Amino acid sequence: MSKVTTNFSDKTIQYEQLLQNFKSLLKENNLKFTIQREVILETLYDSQEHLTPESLHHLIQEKYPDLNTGIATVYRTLSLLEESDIVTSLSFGAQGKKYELGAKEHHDHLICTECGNITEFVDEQIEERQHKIAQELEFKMQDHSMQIYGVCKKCQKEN
Amino acid sequence: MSKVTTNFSDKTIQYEQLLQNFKSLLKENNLKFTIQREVILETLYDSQEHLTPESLHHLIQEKYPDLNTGIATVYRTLSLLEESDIVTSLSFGAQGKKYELGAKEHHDHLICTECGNITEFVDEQIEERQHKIAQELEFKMQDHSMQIYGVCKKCQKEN
DNA sequence: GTCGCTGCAAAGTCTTTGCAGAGAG
DNA sequence: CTCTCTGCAAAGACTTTGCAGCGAC
Repeated sequence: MSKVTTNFSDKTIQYEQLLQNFKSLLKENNLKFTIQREVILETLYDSQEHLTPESLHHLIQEKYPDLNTGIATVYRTLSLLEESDIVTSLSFGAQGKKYELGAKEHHDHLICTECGNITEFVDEQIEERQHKIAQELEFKMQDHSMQIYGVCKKCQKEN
Repeated sequence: MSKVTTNFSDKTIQYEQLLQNFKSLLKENNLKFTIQREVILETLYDSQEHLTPESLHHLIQEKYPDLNTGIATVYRTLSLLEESDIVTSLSFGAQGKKYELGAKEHHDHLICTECGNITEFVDEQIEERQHKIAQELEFKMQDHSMQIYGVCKKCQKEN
């Protein structure tokens, strides 16, 4: 599945790096590199969406029906990827979590309460304040997340 | 259970108001005011914690064992209170949600990844930026939440 | 009295786990 | 070859729902 050419597009280069990181990580921890793990990473990479374990499983079944990947493997791999900080999970209102590649820049989320779509944003001022607040409260910050809930532009028009 | 005296403490006044709001709301929607609903509201009010449905149920069982309140009623009442914006739920990492009275001032959360404790804070600068961001992205903001994850002062000492 | 509410238990979701066979290193 | 992974199905955790009797109004 890895392409043996030097003519990578930007996107391919990013993916190749990601894949190499993942492989190193597996090796360091005496874990095996399996086709299922690759396909899960690749599908997460290809999708610009925030995926639930179920929707990710669905995509994989469609793309590689012969692999017959089990949902349990998707859950197991997502946990692995999350522990390794390769993906991040987002949990909100409803049951379940959504996952996204975490290798990208940190960002926060705008979540539409009508259509469920998620828009990303980053705001330096907010990032700074967060660090300050953790410091003031003598909290050793590991991570943070912020969500704004509302109705997106598209859904506002439709109503 | 309601106290017929004019000698309310601050806390009692707040609770009485909350209770009256809840009663009005029930009446408006042709719902009934039951002892279970009152006890659930009261227990949420008395607890300064963020409670899971299970822990709330536990507290109620301890305080009013004769009522024999069912966990299903706790879930049903919490949904009702959340729809009515009397309580707010917080969902993060693990499974399940935690609930708190939402009548208080808006605030954000610092969540300790070791002991699960939640500290609240408010930061005006962050609040302002959130409004700006929603505006810029033509998002009709309804709500927002922010969590900082890390290790609290207490847990840092213990390690 | 009526009609909504409650506790109980059963059913639903979503997620995790045990196991035997498959497959990576 | 060894030891981890996988798919499957069963088990778990959390939440919702159907129902018959109870209780607020």
